[in-house]
Amino acid sequence: MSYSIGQVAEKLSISPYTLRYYDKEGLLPFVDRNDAGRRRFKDNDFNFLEVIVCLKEAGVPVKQIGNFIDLCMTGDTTLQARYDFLAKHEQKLVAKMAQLQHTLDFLRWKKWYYKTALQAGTESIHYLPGTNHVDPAVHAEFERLVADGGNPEELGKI
Amino acid sequence: MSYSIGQVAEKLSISPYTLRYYDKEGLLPFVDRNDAGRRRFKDNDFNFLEVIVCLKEAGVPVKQIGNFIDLCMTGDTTLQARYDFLAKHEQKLVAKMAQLQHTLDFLRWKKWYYKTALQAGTESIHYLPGTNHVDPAVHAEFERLVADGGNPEELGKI
DNA sequence: GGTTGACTTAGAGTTAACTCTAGATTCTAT
DNA sequence: ATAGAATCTAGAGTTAACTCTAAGTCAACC
Repeated sequence: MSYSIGQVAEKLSISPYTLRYYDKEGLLPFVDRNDAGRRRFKDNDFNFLEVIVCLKEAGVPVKQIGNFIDLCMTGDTTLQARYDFLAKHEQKLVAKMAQLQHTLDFLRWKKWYYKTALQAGTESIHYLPGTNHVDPAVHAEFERLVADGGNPEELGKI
Repeated sequence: MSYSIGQVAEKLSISPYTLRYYDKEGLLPFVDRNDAGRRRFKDNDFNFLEVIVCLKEAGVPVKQIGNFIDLCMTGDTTLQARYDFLAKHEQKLVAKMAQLQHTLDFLRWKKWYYKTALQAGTESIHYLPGTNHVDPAVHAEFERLVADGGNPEELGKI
């Protein structure tokens, strides 16, 4: 069974332009061509494509993905290097997810800030008296609610 | 207390160039200037800067962050719009984190794939007999190990 | 046999988000 | 008082990752 570039693009939900660009950048050395020079993807090629898509999602730059594919094409002498590459990007991804969790926590506190302002009809309930500046105690109040078992996601819900 | 662009850049670990670029894009309308035209950041400005950094981390494009700041400068009539904006990006972030968890799961399965190949000294232990194509049963085997209580993170560790 | 649509390449164009340069001004420290 | 560092603006340059165009080839259908 083989697939045209259009069929693969459809399956992966990316454009044929992008697939050709990846090929140009050396990400698809494993793809065969027919007599007319057209790309013919094999079933096994999806194992590579899956990895490429995964690394893209993980935020790995195209050039580095190309390095990994090079290792794959070289054979068993690069097994350790391939393992190390994946382990490195696993760790980067874990760190990124932890960072995003902090970002999410912050978004939820700001949601609560606007929820309470909305309920009061004005943001000024959060200001220090006689100023336009936010009272630091407001954040402390939110933190107290969370510490008392409040769910940050629920606290901000309207 | 007020701060120069260099001091703010230092605190936020971003370059003064980037801060000026954000200003040019309308993200910093709240920043005062001294008589010589130099930016003077106030303590309260860090409340805005925190939000800008947070939205950046969440992957919100600079232009959209500018829209949000515009809402902030307009006053209490935009409280609902600001809440909705944050709620929308909270949901996007939750979706992205779920996606990244799948990406992480995939990376860990591939790590296990290379760990077992390394232990065997060759990737060919994963191939269908007489081919260079990966046996689909290999992934199924990994899934079985996970279903039997294996920790995907541990299974791939060397 | 002719038309339509998918494919090919090389190379140009686009977009976002910086990042830097040049030339002028201003602040800080001796 | 002056040297050196930091700041200002306008605008040019950079980078990554596409995205498209042009001109041509190939395959399928009526």
